[in-house]
Parts: sequence; C-alpha cells; structure tokens
Amino acid sequence: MEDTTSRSRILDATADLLRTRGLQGTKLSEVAKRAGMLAPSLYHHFDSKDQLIEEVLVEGCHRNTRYIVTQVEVLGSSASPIERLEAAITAHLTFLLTGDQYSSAVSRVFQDLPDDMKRRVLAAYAGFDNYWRDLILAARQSGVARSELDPTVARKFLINMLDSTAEWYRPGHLEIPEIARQACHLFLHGFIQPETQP
Amino acid sequence: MEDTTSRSRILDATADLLRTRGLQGTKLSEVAKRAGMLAPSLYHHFDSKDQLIEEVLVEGCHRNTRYIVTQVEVLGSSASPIERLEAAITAHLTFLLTGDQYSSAVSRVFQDLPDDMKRRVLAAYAGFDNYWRDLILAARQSGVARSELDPTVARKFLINMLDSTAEWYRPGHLEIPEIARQACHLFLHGFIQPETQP
DNA sequence: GTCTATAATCAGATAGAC
DNA sequence: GTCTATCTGATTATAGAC
Repeated sequence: MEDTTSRSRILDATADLLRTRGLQGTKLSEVAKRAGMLAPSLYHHFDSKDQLIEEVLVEGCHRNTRYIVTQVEVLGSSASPIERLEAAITAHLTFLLTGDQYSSAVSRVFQDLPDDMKRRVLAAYAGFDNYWRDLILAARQSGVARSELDPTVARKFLINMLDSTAEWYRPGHLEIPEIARQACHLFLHGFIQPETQP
Repeated sequence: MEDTTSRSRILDATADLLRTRGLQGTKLSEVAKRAGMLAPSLYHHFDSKDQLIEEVLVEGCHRNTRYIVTQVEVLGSSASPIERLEAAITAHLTFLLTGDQYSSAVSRVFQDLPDDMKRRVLAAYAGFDNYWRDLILAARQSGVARSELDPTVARKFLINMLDSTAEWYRPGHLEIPEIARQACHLFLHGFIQPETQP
C-alpha cells in the first residue's frame, strides 16, 4: 500500500516544514530526515533548495485554487454571487487549516522569498487571486455590494484576514466551521448593502 | 544638530532592515554599514544580534501602543465607542505605513522569532492587544455590535487585516486616508448592527 | 568606541564509492 | 538512489590593537 516515492516524501516534508518553521527554518537536513534519507541524497531529486521550495509553493497555489474552485462550482448555476463568496471563504479556511500543507506553506513564506522566485510563484498565485477577484466583481455587478468599497482593497483585506487564521488557530479551541461563520459574517455584512441583506 | 548616538543609529537601522527584509534577511554587516561602522563595533553596544532585535521589537510594541492610545484619547470623553474604534483603525494604519519602522518590524518578523524571544516580545505586545480588546468590548457593551460576532475573533481579523497593508501598500497608489476609510467601512459595517448605524 | 584579524559555526552543495 | 567525506561561503561572534 506504500506507493509514496522518495520524491513525494521530500516534497511533503518540505511543505510541512515551510508551513511550521518558515523559509530559513526549513533545513535540508531535517527535510531529508523526514523523508528517510540524508541531506546529500536530496540532490538526486532536486537541483537545489530553492528549486525544491519553488516546486512546493507553485504546487500549493494550484492545490488551493483547485480546491476553492471545486467547492464553489459544485453549487451550480442557481447559486447567488454571495452564496458563492460564502462557499469560497469556507473552502479557503478549511483547506488552509486542515486540508493541505502545501497551500499553507505559501502564505507563511511568500513575503520572504528572493525576488525572482517571488515573481514566479506570484504567477502561479495569480490563478487564485483572479478567481477571488471574479467572485467579488460578480457580487458587485449584481448590485448587492456597497458602492464605496474598492473591490481590490476588499479582496486583499479578505484574503489576508483568512490567511491570518493559520497564525492563531489551534485545534480544540474555536472550531473551523465557527471561524468560517464569523469570517463570512464580518466580511459579508461589511461588503453587502444593508437593503439587500436577507 | 546631530544628536543621534551610535546606539540609536544601530537601532534605527535594525528596525528598517527587519521591516523590509525580515529576520534572517537582517545581516549585522548591513546594520553596521547603515550606522556608519563595521560589524564588530556593534558588540560594543549590544551583546548579540538577538538582544539587539529584541530591543527593537519591544520598542516597536510600545511606540505603536502609545501612538494609538494618544490618537484615541485625544477624542475626549464625549466620543462614542465606534468613533474611538474608527480613530484607532486610522491611527494604526497611519503609524504602520508612514510613522515608524519599529512598529512595522514587529508585524513583519514576529512569527519567525525563536520561542523564548517570542514570549518576551508578546509580553510587550499585550498592552497593544489589550487596548484593542477594550475598544471592541466597549463597543459591544454599548449594544451596537452584532451579537453573533465573537469579539476575540473580530479583533484578530481586524488587526491582521490592518497589518497586511504593509505587504501591499505602495506610496503613490491608493493613499493611506483612503485605505483607512475602506478598512473602517468594511470592519465597522461588519461589526455594527444595522439598526444602530448612523 | 571603532578598528583589523580571525575564530567558530553552520548550512548548502559537490565528489565519488557502493 | 543513497551513502560518506569534504568543500565552500556566509554570518555571528571574539581577541586584542589603536
């Protein structure tokens, strides 16, 4: 039943270390240890630490986008823009906090990346960012949003608010569905015009 | 007119480097260069890199708290809890984005600190956190807040939302008073009960 | 109080055996 | 594909002259 390759074990270990210890806290010796080998063996699978990390982060962007899109699109064409935003908020929080080490690695280390790598990871991140942009613009164009709010600023506020939960969420305290409910509550009431609230 | 001591120049340089390059990106050689000396001279003023950084971060917590408290308390006793929250949001954003390198260093590097140092900086941060807690509880107890919102979660969402601006704000684009207006708008409408809105 | 010189440490990376 | 042994470079920190 063990079909994990060395390569995938290395990637998994790197994602988890990036998520919990940050960029500089991720040592190749520890990555190797968790993958069941010694540090020089990593170089059979990857050219450098940077290349390994970049692969983890690009994969994290893709997984995160894929999960959110799936959870929103499963609502079908009858869902309102607000219902779609709600689903996206819940999906992002759930995936970030329990689903996947790769996606949480991205929000943890992104701003510490060297410039050229940051640029390439940002290209993978764009799919995620643009999907949120479209969700918010759709809500706005349906007329339910407060007109004074800049949709770009609202998106940045929302995503960073959600990402920050990774810093303070601890299992056993406030549970994820409740955090998601609070986030929807705070953001959507701030975003939606009072007259159009249900 | 130059009354800057070596010590204060070292602290200033460290704060700016922490803010812009993060914890590991802050090299003592660069700190020294900006302070007009070479790296070994730093050890005449500080015992270690960690001790230097800790002093910057503790100072950052204090400055930030002091600025916000001042800007809120200047409103006087006639101000409503919501007006006080509004002033705090604007003050925090302004200080973070233009006022002070020390306070922005804190939000940039806090989560990368070694555990024991994190604990000590957190003690200095508590004054800041508790002041926000009190502002939010006062608003809640005055009856204007939505009762479904957990005040602790709301505080974490708000502070992280505001802190995140340091990652994407660039002078010359959207200006700080406008960002502050958007933040007040989004958070306060999400936080306040519709019936009590002005 | 700052310098030159140097130590000590550590992590990423390479060479080459098996 | 993984190992042992080693190299390289960077960075914190120390010793001691001035």
